[in-house]
Amino acid sequence: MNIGEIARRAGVSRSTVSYALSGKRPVSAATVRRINDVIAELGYRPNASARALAEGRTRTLGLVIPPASTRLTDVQLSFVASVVEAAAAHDHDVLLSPSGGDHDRSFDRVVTGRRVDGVILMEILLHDPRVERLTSTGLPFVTIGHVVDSAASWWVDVDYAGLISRCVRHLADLGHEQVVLINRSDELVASGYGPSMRATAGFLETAEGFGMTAHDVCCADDPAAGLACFEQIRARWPEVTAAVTINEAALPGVQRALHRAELDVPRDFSLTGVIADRLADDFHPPLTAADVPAGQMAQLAVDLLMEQINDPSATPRHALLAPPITLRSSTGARRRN
Amino acid sequence: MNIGEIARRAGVSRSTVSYALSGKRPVSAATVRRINDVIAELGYRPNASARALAEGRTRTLGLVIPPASTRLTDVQLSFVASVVEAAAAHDHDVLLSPSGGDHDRSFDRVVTGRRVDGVILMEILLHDPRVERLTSTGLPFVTIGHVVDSAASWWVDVDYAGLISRCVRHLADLGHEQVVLINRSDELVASGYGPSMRATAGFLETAEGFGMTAHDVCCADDPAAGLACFEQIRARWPEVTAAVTINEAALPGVQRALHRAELDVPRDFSLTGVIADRLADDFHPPLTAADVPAGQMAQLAVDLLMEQINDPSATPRHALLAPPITLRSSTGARRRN
DNA sequence: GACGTTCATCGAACCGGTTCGACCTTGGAG
DNA sequence: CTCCAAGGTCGAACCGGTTCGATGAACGTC
Repeated sequence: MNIGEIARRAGVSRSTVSYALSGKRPVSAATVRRINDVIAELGYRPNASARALAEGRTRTLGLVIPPASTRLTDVQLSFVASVVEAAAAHDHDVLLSPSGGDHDRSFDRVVTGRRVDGVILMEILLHDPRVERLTSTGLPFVTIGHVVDSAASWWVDVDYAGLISRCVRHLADLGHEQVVLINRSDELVASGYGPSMRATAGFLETAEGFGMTAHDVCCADDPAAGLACFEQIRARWPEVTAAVTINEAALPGVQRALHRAELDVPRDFSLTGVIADRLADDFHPPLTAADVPAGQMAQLAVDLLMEQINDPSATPRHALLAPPITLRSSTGARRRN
Repeated sequence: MNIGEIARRAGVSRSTVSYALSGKRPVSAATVRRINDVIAELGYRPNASARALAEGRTRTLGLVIPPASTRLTDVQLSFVASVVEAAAAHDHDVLLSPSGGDHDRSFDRVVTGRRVDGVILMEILLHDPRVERLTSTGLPFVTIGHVVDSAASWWVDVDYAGLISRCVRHLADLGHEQVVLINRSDELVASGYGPSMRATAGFLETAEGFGMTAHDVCCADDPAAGLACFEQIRARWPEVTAAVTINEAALPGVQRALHRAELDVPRDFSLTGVIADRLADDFHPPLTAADVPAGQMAQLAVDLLMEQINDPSATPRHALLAPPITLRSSTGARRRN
């Protein structure tokens, strides 16, 4: 069941079938109908590999995800799903490639084997070797998060610095004087993970601007670490009355630590940060926080990538998202004792 | 930079380059070295589309995931990541296709366009139209979960009936007389979702066998629903002293409901079920539960699929996993008042 | 009635690999 | 010395599409 067979049964040449399907040259209505009848009868679909070879494009996008060992967070998951859907809207499929550790065989295969027309790179580091690899191959790509030299590349990111800064300002307005930033894991921070770097910068700078005492700590991406981390914070800096975080996975542990310490939120302690709406709503009480709009980022990333694929000489564009901070119930005025 | 260019620079024919690379025919050591030098110098990688066309196989597996609208659960996510890694071990890539409704463009493209050599189907219904579609195309596939007529197909599943049955028996041994099953969402159950069906069957059957009073309820896959659901259970059946669940996403809500009702676990109430280890450990107190071994299932599914791809006439095989129930701290003897 | 257009279609080349059959060397056995 | 097998290489066909240039028929124009 290939195009030749369809042509034979419809009594036309292979090229006519091709033109009837693509509409790139006029074909008489009668012929089109005859061809369509045959196709419907045989349930024919063109072979994707052959088409890709002939056209020089695969209609497939690559999505580079962190390796399975690094447990994917909830937000990352919904990001993957959204990328797939956004790609489907452009009639493209998504090929997954885990990378980060040394699973770079897969990355190689996907990137250099011309298996995809473009790549979306998640979990970018400030200096990322994969970015250089991609740049040198000339394959269009968009990063989630941006590298230091960001002007010349395509990316989508959340303005962590700005958002965290606004969180701190919010806490300052409420009278808090000692605050802490609960960052992501040690390793991530050590490797120069962009969001962590920028969150820290925005945090320290703004806190200093308001004359606050600011501490920042790393915390692994799981509830147990969140609990331990929060108890350590209480022990080391008992005067801290508010926390800002970008570590969503640690939240359940923080919740438990607050409960265990019999701290009422927001009466005794305020908590805010950059947290996906869904998780912020699930907290008790719901968190005042800026959303991580994974769906919107995925959509944007795919749109940018398609733009780049369709016009490789286009000048790089990017998007820095700064979703509003939604006021919920987890921040309140500092109680003076 | 194609095979012809390599051949020209190495002073041999295209076929010799091909044989040197694949090793399917002997090539002299000197020639191989000359070819490899040229390849290394030019950074050549064979074009995947051309190879797929010629070989008739794409070295790509399709993974059909639930659409983004249905939020993917934590377990599903780690399953996806594990599938990608298992496939990478076989030198295969993974193409994602969201699907749920049955006139799915993406599913069509992947399945009928010969874009993949085989398919893994997640979130299977007891009667699933996609299974029929796949069967009729003759494309190898493995389902996660099994359809009613399961003998003739390839699948991997968790023995929900058996595991839930063992949970109930455990509760019976501890003296509980009124138990409830917290199932997944209404819609899923209504559509004939296999795990839900089998969990219910195992639950009711075993409870009856021990002369227990058994109730079962549906609960949407999110914390808020878990909270509402549990409070409703307490209101309707105040005598219930233990719950069994397969709904991992609802657990945080159940946790909050227990706390709000000032029920101590396991003194006042026992909780168990089929819950991924990671989530069971995060509960407070840690849950006595059977693991959902997503990684192992992914590995098995990929292995079975590869087996089927390499020998299409092989007789269908399947695996019904029954991980042990890990005793933690959430189940205890019923207190007699 | 000769002529230039437009429309519909065809044949052939091409994309970049794999694979088959054929050919030419060598070298060892008889 | 002849013959045959094995080793190494080549050219051509093929996988299933797309695309370009050419061809022929129908049509309106002068």
